[in-house]
Amino acid sequence: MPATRTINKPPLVAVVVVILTVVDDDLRVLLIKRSAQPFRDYWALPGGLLADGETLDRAAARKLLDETGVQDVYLEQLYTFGELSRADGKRAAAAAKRGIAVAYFALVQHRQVRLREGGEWQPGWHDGYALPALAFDNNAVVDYAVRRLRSKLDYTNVAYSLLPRQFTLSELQQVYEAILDHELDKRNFRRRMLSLGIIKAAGGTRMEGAHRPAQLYSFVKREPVVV
Amino acid sequence: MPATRTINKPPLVAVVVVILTVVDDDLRVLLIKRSAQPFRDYWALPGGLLADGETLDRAAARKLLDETGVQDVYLEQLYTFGELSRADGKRAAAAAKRGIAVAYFALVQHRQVRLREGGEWQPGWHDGYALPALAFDNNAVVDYAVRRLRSKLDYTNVAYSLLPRQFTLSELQQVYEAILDHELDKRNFRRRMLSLGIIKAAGGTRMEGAHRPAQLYSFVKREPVVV
DNA sequence: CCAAAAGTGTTCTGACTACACCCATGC
DNA sequence: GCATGGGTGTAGTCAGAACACTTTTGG
Repeated sequence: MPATRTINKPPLVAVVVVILTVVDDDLRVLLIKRSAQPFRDYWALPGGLLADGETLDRAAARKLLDETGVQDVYLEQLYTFGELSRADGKRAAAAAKRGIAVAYFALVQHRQVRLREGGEWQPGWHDGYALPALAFDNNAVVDYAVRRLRSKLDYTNVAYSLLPRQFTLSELQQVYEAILDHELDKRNFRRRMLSLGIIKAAGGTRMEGAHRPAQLYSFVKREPVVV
Repeated sequence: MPATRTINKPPLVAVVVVILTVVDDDLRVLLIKRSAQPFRDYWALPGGLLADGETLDRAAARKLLDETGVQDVYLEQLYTFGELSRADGKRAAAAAKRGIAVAYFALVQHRQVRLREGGEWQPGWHDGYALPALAFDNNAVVDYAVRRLRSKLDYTNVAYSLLPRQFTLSELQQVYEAILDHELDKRNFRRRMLSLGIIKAAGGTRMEGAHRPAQLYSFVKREPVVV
């Protein structure tokens, strides 16, 4: 008797994607400006309804591709939020559509992204540590994504998706510092990255402006590692 | 332009709950026998559709209560699975209903549970390490739950939900050993539990059969700790 | 007096932290 | 020759792992 309850309207199912990148020393989030109610004119995470016959993962990948032109990057399901409508008391009533939102997070190289152009409101990168009030409960979703990213940084290779195939240790360290939002010791950082087997020295070196040549490294694996 | 796609049938949304307990030295999972297609006569996780206006968390708590009579225990969202139909090639076609399943896991004290009675097929506890082939992708869901539980055991108080308010260290250790599926050193275990501040000595002692009196302990907090 | 579980300390190792100087290069 | 970033080693601390014997009690 697996409880066949009175049948009722299925809720809408949306995916939303927290698309993160690191530019210079900053963690950034991709947001779009809403043109429809509810939360019209609020910044929001990119997202949309599941298309027919589409899996959740594919829907998330599609949204990511739509917004950035990027695919084959780190993309992980985060959490499923129960109601699209929450936060922002005034608008909550208008927003009382029934639905659930499956949140994902993605990590992209800033330089590979081509944002959609034209249209009244451009999507844009926002400082992950100084977001405005977003639509729905999107602030909570971003917080959640950042927390998850931080904890995975420690023991996985997630960062592969934020850097080109070869990179210097300083570049990698900058990425870590931007995400963790604090400084790291150069020597300890190198030791750890190498001894955990996350990265390895790649062939060459590269000149970094007016300095001496820097050893290049690469990730041992450039796919999501299951944890 | 948040992509208003061609509108399509919303998928069904179900919650499923991995209800875990520890009996003696064994980790057990609560399963029910399906009486309907697809996967008729297969064992499956308890679950059902979201009722009108219900949040996901409430739906999960309701399923838990229906099956066990238990509430106010550890209950956490696990993962959202994209398709109800998967695994079991032969039946997959018949099972091609479109839907997503939001999985939760719950930890209950075996002694507090009152299983539903009557009805053709009783729900029952199954050895978590020797499950039959379950309906849908439920085997994967259980695996996922056990992995998550194991990792949380290390640094949270999740186990509070598996023991009465007061317990001996041996009892706690048995619970840990059942879940982790390996033995632990008594001295190291005590030291860690106490130094992490997960448990504290409670007032009294208790006689454990034909032995000397054992110190009683309690959890410092008996609510889910956010991580 | 024996069986059963409770209780207790020390040593070793590996990981993480903190910390300061020299080197190669471009300008 | 100097500014810039690249590269390197050591000492201290802490947490986890391994490990064996004594005590209390009931039967």
